[in-house]
Amino acid sequence: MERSIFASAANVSERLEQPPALAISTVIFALRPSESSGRPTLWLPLVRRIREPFKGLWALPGGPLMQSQSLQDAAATNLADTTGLAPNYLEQLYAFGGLHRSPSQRVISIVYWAMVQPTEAALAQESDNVRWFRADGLAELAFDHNQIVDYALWRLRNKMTYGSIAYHLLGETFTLAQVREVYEAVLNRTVDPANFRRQLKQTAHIEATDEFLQGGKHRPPRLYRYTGEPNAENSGSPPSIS
Amino acid sequence: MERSIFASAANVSERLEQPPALAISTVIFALRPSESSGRPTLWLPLVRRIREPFKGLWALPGGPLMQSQSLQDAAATNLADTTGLAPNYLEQLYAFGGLHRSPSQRVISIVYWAMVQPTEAALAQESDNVRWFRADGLAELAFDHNQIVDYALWRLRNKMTYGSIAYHLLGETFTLAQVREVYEAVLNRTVDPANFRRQLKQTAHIEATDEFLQGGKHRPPRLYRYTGEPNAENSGSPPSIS
DNA sequence: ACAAAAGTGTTTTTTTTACACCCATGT
DNA sequence: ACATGGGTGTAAAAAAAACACTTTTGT
Repeated sequence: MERSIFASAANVSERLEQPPALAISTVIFALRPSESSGRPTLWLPLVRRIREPFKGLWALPGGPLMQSQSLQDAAATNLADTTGLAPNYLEQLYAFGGLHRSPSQRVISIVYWAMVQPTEAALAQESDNVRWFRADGLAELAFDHNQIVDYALWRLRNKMTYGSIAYHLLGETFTLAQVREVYEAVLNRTVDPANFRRQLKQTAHIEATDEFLQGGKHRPPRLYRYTGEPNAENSGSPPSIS
Repeated sequence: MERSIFASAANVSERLEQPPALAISTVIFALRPSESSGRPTLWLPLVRRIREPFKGLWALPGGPLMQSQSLQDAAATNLADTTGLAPNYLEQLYAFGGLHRSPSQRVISIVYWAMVQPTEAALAQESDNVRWFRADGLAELAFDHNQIVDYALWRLRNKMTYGSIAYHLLGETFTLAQVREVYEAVLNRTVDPANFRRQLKQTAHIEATDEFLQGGKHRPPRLYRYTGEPNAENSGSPPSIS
């Protein structure tokens, strides 16, 4: 099994029988104010393809897998190169291995998805070939990346409905209303503030600070802090995975 | 493919090494009567390693990835080779890519998990190098396959708690009590028959036949049939994934 | 003083759980 | 007829949703 795997696959007419290429890609989510309403919405960074196939189209940030990196490390590197940020949350999404995902060579992409905080650093990274887009209503992307983004969105929403991962899209401290806004932005529906507050207070890994957010128009809300592991998924995985 | 942003990272020392090997493995679950109690329990087939590393230890069935096969097809082939059965349910589990999973070469395993029906065919397939084991309390397996089985078990239990996938471990028709037994075996706790019945009746994709299971000691229970797609997960995935 | 969001309390509704009870069949 | 699992009914408990109301700040 784990050695000479490709020995038996020797009779197809393809050139040289090179094994499928392995790539790592990452769907990176961050919160940014909508241009129109100003309310926070989901955005993700894409990179422009500078060669064929799909030259000129936008695609998920990705790259080859280095021998010295674990899959997760590769995705984190990927993320840092694109956004300049360290991931606040990083999880494997899926291994996409359809036969004709790439028109030329067969490519198997192990895709991760991540959440990062909306720092100014994210803005600074924008260039002609790296740009942020709203997560919904994307134009046609390269390869099967539209499907991948859809799946990542589905997973994000799913985890958010029963799981406490919304904090990973926020900064160090945050108000409960901000958490609620994340839910409303991601799940695309309104949430009752009173009930939401109670639910959050029941969940673990969230701790009240003794500070309040100043500068608002009204009564200053208390700030809270997330105390769980930076990259821990409170609902969705076994102890440890390599 | 998407190596644009990685042009700079290409000068590491280990350059000319062969790329990581790609393997497909499958965790196959089936229901079999326990030796002791006779009640249905979870079993899975393992194959004995006939070469180093881990020669002699038991491992998950796995094999190379043919160029002409999609990942899912490769897993299905895998499954047929080991059990002689067609999968009743097949889903990608995870891509394991830790650096030192295999002592010799670096191997990235894309692992699927499956459910098959407890047919006699399964028994016939047993040989000296293929054997079924109880899913819990496995001995030490080759590579990181213990972890992988644990994760697959976790996923199976998770999907079963909110999702209707138990049918895939049963035959064409089944009684509601049999479905309940599956739940009890997998989740390892008792379930109230009355409430369980009601919950099932609410879910879709389950249809009453006009037949009854004869030959029992008591009142013959009605037989039901699963009407969903053979391989569809009613809770856990987007439309289609390649 | 007033508007508006922060935060608390209470009621209503829905879902889950527990369990009493009748039904049908083999022995 | 009786023991046993199949199947139905119903009430208690818990969780979720709806909504009235009080508090605190900026203007």
